[in-house]
Amino acid sequence: MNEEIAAKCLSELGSPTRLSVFRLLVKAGPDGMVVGDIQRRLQIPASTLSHHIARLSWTGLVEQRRQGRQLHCSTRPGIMDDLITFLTAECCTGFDTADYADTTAA
Amino acid sequence: MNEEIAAKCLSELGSPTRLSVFRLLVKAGPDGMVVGDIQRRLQIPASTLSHHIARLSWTGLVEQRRQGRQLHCSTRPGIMDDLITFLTAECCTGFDTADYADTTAA
DNA sequence: ACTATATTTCTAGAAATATCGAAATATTAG
DNA sequence: CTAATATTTCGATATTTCTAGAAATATAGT
Repeated sequence: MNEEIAAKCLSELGSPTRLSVFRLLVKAGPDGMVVGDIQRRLQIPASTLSHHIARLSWTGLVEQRRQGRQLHCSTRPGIMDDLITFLTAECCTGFDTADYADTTAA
Repeated sequence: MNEEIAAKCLSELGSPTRLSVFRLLVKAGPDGMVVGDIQRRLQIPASTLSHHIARLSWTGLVEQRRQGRQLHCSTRPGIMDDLITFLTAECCTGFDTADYADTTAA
């Protein structure tokens, strides 16, 4: 994980639709969900959903594996942990809130 | 922090330029940095940089306070912790990598 | 081969975003 | 008030992204 990849992941997860899909897959666990089930659950037109899942796939956030006519989608293991580790290490101050100037004061 | 706000934050941090700015401000700590210094450091045209800082401001990721002719920018305390807490709670499986089907096998 | 189901690819219009120069605004100094 | 500095706003263009219908592809069953 580096800044470039992190930005890519953040950008992909930054779409409300894709974040919903991703969260759904997280909840579904290792077995994941079939595209059709995601579609029925989120009520998104198939072509639109396919577009978003494809993007999540390119970025490596989601994996797909075919089982007969269906495509099972699941979150790629470890990717979120890597991202969070990066964010914690590189994008958190370590400073306490109290260290900051209080811009809300009159 | 909820899904909507999280998506907003992720989307904003998903721009390579804005992520660089944010990381620079994180490193700068509570005192933050002046816009001009960020500009000289990242070599971005002033108007472009201003646009990105404005977006980070709207989203609440960055705060600005004027001191004379200069505008000090700093990361908004706590926001990143909130985001990471959300991601950890809502977007991490808790499953171990080994629980997933190995799609890399032959 | 034919049919049904599952999903993707193609296509295109609309909306959002990025980029950056030029002009405008805010602030300080003299 | 004028000049200089710091930053934003405006305006215009280029690019990306979103959305979803229509057509294409893949698979399974008969």
